[in-house]
Amino acid sequence: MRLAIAQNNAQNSVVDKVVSLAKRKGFVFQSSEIYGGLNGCWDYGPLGVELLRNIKEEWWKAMTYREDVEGLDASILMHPKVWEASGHVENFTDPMIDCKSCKARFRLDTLSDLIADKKKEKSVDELKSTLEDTKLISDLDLILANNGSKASAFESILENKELAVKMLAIINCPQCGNKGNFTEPRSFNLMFKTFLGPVEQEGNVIYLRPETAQGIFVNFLNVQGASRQKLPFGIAQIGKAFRNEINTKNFLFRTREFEQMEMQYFVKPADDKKHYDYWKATRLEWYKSLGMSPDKLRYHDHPKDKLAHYAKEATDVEYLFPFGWGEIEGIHNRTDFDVSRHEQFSGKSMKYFDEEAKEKYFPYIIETSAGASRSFMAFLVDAYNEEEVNGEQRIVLKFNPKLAPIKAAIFPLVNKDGMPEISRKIEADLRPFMRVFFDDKGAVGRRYRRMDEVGTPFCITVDTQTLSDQTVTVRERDSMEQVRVEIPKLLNFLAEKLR
RNA sequence: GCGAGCGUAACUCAGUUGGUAGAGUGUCAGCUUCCCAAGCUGAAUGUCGCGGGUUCGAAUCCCGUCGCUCGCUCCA
Repeated sequence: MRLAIAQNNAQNSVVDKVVSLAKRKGFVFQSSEIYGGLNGCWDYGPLGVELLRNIKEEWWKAMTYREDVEGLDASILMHPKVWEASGHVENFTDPMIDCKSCKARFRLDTLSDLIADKKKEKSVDELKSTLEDTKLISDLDLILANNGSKASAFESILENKELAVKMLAIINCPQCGNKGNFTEPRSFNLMFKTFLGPVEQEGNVIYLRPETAQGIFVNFLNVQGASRQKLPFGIAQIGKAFRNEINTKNFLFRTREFEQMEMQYFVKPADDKKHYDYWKATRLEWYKSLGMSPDKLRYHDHPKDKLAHYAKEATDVEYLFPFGWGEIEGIHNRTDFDVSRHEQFSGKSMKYFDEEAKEKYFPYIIETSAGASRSFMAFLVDAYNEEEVNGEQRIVLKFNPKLAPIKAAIFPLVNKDGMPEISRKIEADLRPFMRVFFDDKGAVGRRYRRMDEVGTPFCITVDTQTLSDQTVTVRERDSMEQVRVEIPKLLNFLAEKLR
């Protein structure tokens, strides 16, 4: 037990260290920090935004540098019917209550089913005797008049918000039996609501998208027609999505605003298994190819009986964070659920016409849905290393060079003999091609360590020898070894390493 | 949402029974430095999360609130 706690603390301290490093060096700041912060919202600083962009860029290239995948950038705001068709409106509007005694959670509309009719009658009588507000009394009378029995009125009472609160104060918890110890009913719809246009009224309600996928589904035939693609083909999109989570957790892992990198692959229904297996393997490989530790990556296949309503088969790519395994990407066989629902709700055909078979049908969809924010955190945590060099601690972020926010730093070994001028010239020559950083402050060893801390893979140093033979040292971050490179060949040398 | 813990400078933290805030690191300026941070000199930076209360006086006590962490719950 004590060991477990100690281990837990040690693991958590890694996250703590990464969080403070992230802030100190400008990767991630807390949103609205000067106002006390905003729950579960984070800002990407100068280095963070580079890392995030590099991750997204690598993903985008992995997807759209293929002949069978097209890109898309759909609007965040969509027609409200989209979310009815997707099932989000239906599945996320239930008021929920918690029993404060036994912590059980109930959907308010199902609470009635859990209580015996006799108890309902008793509760309704008791409710009636406690009411003082004349409006509530008339509400209750109306409900009773419209129902055959007190027991059948019970459900209608729960649908009246004010009566429901009064009722909850006197009924017993179906699980533990304690009386009236419930939280107030709370709606747990995960979608952020807002209004289209200046008038805030019911008919103008729209939602911030809770997933980017629907923008792809509704555009499926637009993209297919415009790009002349045939099945199988995919549509890739990167964008923000919003979920009003009950609670946020673990730094960037569970936030209310996050970025997804989604590719929906449209296939012939009979081929779904083949493509599912292909993308499952391909996506895990992507993380490895960018240097993420293979032993910290795994699949988590969803059990058949726990699949979401739209899915036939599903797996998560999980990363072993310091706080445990966590999903960084989901690969789902969504079947034809989404397109068929959109056909049903829109009244427009969403079927694909297969020229060879001369028939129209709904394609099946294999979804690869990666979290850009979560991947960011995984790449950051995975890169974090503490080493001992000459008896001193060295903190180094071992990013794959493709992901590193700064690709190279340029140092004059000392600030004299023209070394700063040569260094500035090298900096100017490299800057059009990559993000570089010039530093002439303090001992060169200190400058190396500063670059280690932000994961810069190469440090170029101008020294005395440079003055006579036009070569510089290039120091590699992980090995700390140096090679001499002729200044005119620097760009090619680096380009080769960054490829 | 519930429970527990925490919130003092950019970071890590100290602040003794309530008497208007300190250290180390970092940052900045200068010196020194011919290759792996903590040599020298100097400097800047704090609504003590926020609001209210108790008090002559609150970083310190009380209440509320916001935020972070952990556990439970949730995560179609």
